[in-house]
Amino acid sequence: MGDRKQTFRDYISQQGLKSTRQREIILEEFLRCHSHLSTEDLYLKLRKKHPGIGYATVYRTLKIFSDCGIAEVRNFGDGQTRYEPTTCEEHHDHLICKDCGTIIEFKDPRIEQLQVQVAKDHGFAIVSHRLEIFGLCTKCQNKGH
Amino acid sequence: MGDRKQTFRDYISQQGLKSTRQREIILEEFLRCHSHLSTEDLYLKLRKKHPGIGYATVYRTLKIFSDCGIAEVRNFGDGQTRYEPTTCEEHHDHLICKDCGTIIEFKDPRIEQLQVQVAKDHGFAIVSHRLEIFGLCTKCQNKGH
DNA sequence: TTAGCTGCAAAGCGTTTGCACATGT
DNA sequence: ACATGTGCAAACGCTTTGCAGCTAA
Repeated sequence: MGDRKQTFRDYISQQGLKSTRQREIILEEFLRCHSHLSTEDLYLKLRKKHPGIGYATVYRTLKIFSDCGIAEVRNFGDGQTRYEPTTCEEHHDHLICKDCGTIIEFKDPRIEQLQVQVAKDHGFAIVSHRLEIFGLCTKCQNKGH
Repeated sequence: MGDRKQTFRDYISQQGLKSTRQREIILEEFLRCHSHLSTEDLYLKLRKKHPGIGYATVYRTLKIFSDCGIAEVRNFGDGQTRYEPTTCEEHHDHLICKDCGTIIEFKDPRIEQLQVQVAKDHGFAIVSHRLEIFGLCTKCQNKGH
């Protein structure tokens, strides 16, 4: 946690960028929310306490978060980019309900392991991967139709 | 192949839609290219032989392909939607080279199986899934740096 | 002082939609 | 004849960019 803040600050100074009030505010709020925020989600949250903050600044700052490795980019096919703070924990994947949009995280080391093997079989050096399973959650199955 | 054309035609008539010259042309061209076409890719190919065809028609027709199950929607994070004809074969996933963009398809029934299990564990009724592994292909690894 | 940052508004880009005309049923 | 499809251009939603003024270094 404090770790990621440090990572960001180190990156900022290494790159000759500047530490600004806005960047600190956005960093703080971004790390507070551990779920899959769209840029708009974050912007709206920020506006409540800091009405002056601009949309463009949020976009630009999230880009930096992703560049310095404290945020991961997600895209669930709804046309909005989402960001998620990187965890020190293992990689996880997502189960997404097609009806209500609920997102559940899961981990499965067996799947991870098989992916590494598939990449190796094709001569690929694996950089990252993403697995998304779309379906209906228990609630939406029972909603009937 | 003739199968998917039939699927499309059946769907068209079932839904009270119309069989038009444009839809047949787009269907033909779409099925001819078995790779991951963006709407623009397809549009440009079509324009060569059929200059009169409109961008909107291509979008609308691909939507129908996806609705009737002869096309699958892909999104590799470059901001363009891609479509791929569904195969009668088993589901496959993708290995994508971050450097040159090469896309390799692979299948792994063990991974499929584990996904089904994960969904079940969380009470999800699985509808679809996608797995993308990003990395560097053999060539790009050797380009060195 | 000077590079870099901010907020705004405008532009960009892929995609969708409204409309008048055309076409399949 | 009438519902549906087409092509065009305009609208759309998300994201990026140009710019004049501002701020950290």
